[in-house]
Amino acid sequence: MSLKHSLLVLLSGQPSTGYELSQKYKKAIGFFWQASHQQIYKQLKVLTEEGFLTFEEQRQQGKPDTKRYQITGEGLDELKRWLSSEVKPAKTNDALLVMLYAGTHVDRAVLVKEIQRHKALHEKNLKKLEAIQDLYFSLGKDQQKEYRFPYLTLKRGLLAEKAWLEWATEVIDELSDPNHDLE
Amino acid sequence: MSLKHSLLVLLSGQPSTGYELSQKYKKAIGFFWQASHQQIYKQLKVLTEEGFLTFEEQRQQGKPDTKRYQITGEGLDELKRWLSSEVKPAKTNDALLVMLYAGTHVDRAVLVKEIQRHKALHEKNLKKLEAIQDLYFSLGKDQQKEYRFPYLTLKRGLLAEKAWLEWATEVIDELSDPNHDLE
DNA sequence: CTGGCCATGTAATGCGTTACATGATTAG
DNA sequence: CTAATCATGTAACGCATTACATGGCCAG
Repeated sequence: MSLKHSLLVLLSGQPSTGYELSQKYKKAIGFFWQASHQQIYKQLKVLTEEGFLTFEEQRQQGKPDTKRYQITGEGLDELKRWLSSEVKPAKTNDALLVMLYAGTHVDRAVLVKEIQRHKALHEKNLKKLEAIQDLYFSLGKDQQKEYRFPYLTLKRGLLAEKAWLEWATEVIDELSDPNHDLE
Repeated sequence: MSLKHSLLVLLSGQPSTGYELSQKYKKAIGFFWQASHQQIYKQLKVLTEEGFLTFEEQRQQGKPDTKRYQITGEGLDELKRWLSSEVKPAKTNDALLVMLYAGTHVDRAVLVKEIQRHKALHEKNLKKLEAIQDLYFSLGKDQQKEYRFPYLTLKRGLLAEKAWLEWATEVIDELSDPNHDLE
């Protein structure tokens, strides 16, 4: 598993609190790694027990105390070890495609509506990614170089969403065509 | 979750044994839903207890007894109910992209090698899907109509793999270019 | 005054992976 | 003789989701 390693990656950049990390999962790397705040807080505890992280407690007014975690030397070693290991290809479990596969059992209008709902979500997602890309393009050359690797992953997200949308558009067209069954 | 529903979908086509189902996950729908044989055998038991499946036992020589499962009326109802529900978009957890994101911490050659390893896997996968597509194209019109929905999902697999490979090719090129850091 | 975001967690349950167990048949 | 495929499972563990718990701040 790599929740562990994605946390180490994020913390290798800068010390962060659980909340800040969970924001990064939502915004920066959410399109290729997702984790809930419950998972994150628990895993931070585990990683600390394993010696890969340490934290400082900070009191805040009106808010619960917070722990700012940072990676240890051991943590960095573990991260580097993992970065040279072989990882498994991402596994996909896509309920929408299961539905479509069984399309003969459903009313076509219902099916098309559900695909359209997903299409709207993917469009929203694509816009978010494009906004990040615009931000990247607006950086100076040096900064672009600094964010080169994140940018390569962003590109993946952009291409993946575009490919998804092209497919969905085709499918919706085909399933919406009233003449389709008639010949 | 939809392991449950993907099983109902597969069994709505024809009664099958656990092994046959696990083959279908590998071959027919594996590119959008994956399940191990351990999960399948366990879930078949659960679905039977819930009244969605029944089975007949069959003795075999030299092999363990086998159960051929079929969907019940209740199972079909449950399937149809699910097919009209809203499902969640597929979640992706892609360890390779986590690695790439942290690319500054790794030796570039190691990183490129790992991406190439994945590329080979995706190429193999694409070939499999293309073989299924060829099979589909070789069918008569009526049969093509019968497999229309599975074909739409197959198209998704093909487009997704092609998009992945284009991306990977670009990334490998860029990371392999020895002049890249020099300017 | 309501809903959303800030902010941190625990507990129960459900799902998925790895390891283990068994044993026959077939292809190289 | 060896590895792969056929064929069916159990058990332990690890990972993910859902529900619950708490409470302040801010915008409409």
